[in-house]
Amino acid sequence: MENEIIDFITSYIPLSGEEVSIIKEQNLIKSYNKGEVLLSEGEFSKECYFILKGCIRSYYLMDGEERTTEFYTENQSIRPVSYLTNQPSEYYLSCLEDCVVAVGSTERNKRLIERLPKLASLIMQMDSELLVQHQVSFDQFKHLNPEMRYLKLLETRADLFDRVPLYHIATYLGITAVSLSRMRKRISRK
Amino acid sequence: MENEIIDFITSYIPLSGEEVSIIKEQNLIKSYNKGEVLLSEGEFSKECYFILKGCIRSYYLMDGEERTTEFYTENQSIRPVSYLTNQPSEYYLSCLEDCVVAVGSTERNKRLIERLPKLASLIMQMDSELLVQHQVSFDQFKHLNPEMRYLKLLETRADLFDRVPLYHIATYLGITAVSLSRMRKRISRK
DNA sequence: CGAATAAATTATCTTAAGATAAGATCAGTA
DNA sequence: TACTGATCTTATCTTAAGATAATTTATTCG
Repeated sequence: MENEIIDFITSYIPLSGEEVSIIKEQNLIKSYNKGEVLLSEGEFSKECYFILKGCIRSYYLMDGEERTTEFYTENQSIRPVSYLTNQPSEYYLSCLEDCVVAVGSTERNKRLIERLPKLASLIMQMDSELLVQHQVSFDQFKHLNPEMRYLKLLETRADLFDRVPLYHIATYLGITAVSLSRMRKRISRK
Repeated sequence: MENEIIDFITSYIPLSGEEVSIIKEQNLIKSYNKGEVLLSEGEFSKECYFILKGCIRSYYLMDGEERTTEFYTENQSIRPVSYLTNQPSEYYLSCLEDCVVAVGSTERNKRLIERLPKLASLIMQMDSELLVQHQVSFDQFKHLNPEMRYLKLLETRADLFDRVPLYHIATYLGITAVSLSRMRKRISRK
């Protein structure tokens, strides 16, 4: 499993054999069960994640209703806002499936970067990429109606529809589960 | 005008007198007239901006309609996606008012960072902050209906309503100008 | 000032989403 | 297998947004 992380890192920056072993000896891989909550509202997140296997969902609790903001799957990284800001988290992270995850803690990452300064540039690149992705998906979301958002999601992340309940996808699209069901019927009639 | 930039930078990282003068001698301040377009769809952006005075709007052109994605005002920085990715821009940047702007070019920034390496950490911090801001505002947008978005914008950026036409604010909120007008009437009746 | 243009509102009609409640279907398991 | 809870669908009603066109109000500029 460590190999996936190494592959991911070397897709950004080259690593020597020694550097690879420094990273491998960190032992940062954890498993979580379906349903486990990695972060709750109000908590301070001290960890970031890289998903090797499984699916993690982020969501807010609004008037008792869960509002999904993201589905993270294989090879995606999660950098909780709370982790970046040292403020209490506004949202939850929980596992929709059994997961295998590479976990970085604030302190361990700091120590690791001291030993391998080039990792800092990896983080910069990842942040910059995340920034771009967010901006693009926000802009898209804002200017597509729910039906177009649904069709786009079908195109870009078809896998989600096989592994995630529709009512979570509905709130992710910004609509209710009832409305999504109705929309799917409408689309299928065409 | 240079002082605003120095103030902004020193709010992140301390600068010696010498460092301040290095930055000041860069002569990176430009003025633009209302209506000037700083970036067009299809162009490669080689510049990022820090607004000292005025208001710049970013927007997509969809089926001939402008869809505003952001209003940038005093003390905000603009890092175009195209600038970050070296891909052609998907959107436009244009001045809604006469503007005074600190402009950073790819090459000049590189040279500047070579002379003042600590600026790299400033950029990292700014990217990280931007990332957080985007994520928060995306999450909010997704789970508020148009009326709540409007009320929230009134709270958080009341100044925009004095300097920006409502029909731009409408597309920024993800609705039509007609719909915004109707909504305002509805709200005022309450 | 007054004409031209830009910006905002109003009206009408259509369409789709929200809320709520009630069923139907599926999946895990005692 | 039959029960249970989870998931998805259907129906009804209400509300608000989209499209379009017409009109009013503001702003700009010769």
